[in-house]
Amino acid sequence: MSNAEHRRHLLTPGETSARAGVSVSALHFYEREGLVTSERTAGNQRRYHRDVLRRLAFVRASQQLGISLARIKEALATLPGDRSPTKADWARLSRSWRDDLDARIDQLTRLRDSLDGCIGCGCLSLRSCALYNADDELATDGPGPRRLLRPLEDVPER
Amino acid sequence: MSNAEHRRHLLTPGETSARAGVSVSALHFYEREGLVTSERTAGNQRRYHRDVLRRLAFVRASQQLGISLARIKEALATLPGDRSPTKADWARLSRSWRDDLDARIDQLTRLRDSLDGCIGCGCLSLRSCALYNADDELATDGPGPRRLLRPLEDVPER
DNA sequence: GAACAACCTCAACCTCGGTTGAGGTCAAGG
DNA sequence: CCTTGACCTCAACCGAGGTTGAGGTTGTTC
Repeated sequence: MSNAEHRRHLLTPGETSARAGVSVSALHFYEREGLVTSERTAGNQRRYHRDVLRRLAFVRASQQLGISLARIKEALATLPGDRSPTKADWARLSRSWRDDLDARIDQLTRLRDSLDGCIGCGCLSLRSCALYNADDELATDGPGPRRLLRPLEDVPER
Repeated sequence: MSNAEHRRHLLTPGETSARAGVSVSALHFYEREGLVTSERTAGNQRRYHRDVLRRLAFVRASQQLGISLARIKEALATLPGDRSPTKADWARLSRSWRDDLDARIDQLTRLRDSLDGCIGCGCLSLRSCALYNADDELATDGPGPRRLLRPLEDVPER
């Protein structure tokens, strides 16, 4: 019982990795972090339910969107524990990222517009520069600035 | 010679920190990383030229845009070494981030649109899902959809 | 029944953008 | 002169999202 024809309902780590496009070390990591679970063989090797492929797909897709694993984990935790999630379940989760994405696009767009304003003047350090003073609720996750800047007191003149 | 009235042309670390809105430890860090320079007093204490305030402002503003320190450093390296940068110099640097920003907005927008497409079907793991297949390089079998988007700045693949 | 790939655990390491702390020195006001 | 706060260096640490490697086991194939 070893080739694709006889495949059981459980997947080995190698198969899971190949099919989900996630490294085996990442599978271990995700399991430690509680994003996926596995069963074990008598010999202590992992075996994954097919459902993990969907979960991993969701993780990957969410990461593309710049969502942190912590938030992805929270989202996954809202899936039913007593049955396999349906399409509707996954659609609900996906929908929940929408606001996130809108906010980030909006933020980036505003930043770009600020930059356009700044290019003309070469300011970047003046108190009146919107870009320089941008500290308004920047998103905290996703690619981009990690930490917000404090408002400034004093700013170089000249 | 110690109060603001008599301030010389060089700034102490504390002054620089307060005026630029950057912690002293960050100043040290930036110096180690080659983003700013300083002179030293006879007693080995740092003294900063006023120009560093502009540089620090540029660093801060660029970080707001989500640019890495490595790239900021490259940009700063294009400033003239023989004179203080002019407004035009700073405007040139700012302008150089524009493409970056456009690309990121564009990418995020495409992701959002993919997500919208996915919400209807709840797929996320189907081979035909654009979002899922974004950055797909395993694409083992079948004519996989071309990658929709690249990971942000060279994200190392597993 | 042996070979060998795939698997296991655990710990250490990586990048990025810094912060924190220990232990010691400098500079300015009184 | 003496105190005090600002400063110095160096090393360790943070957290996110994993990877790498050592040393040992399992499971499938010939």
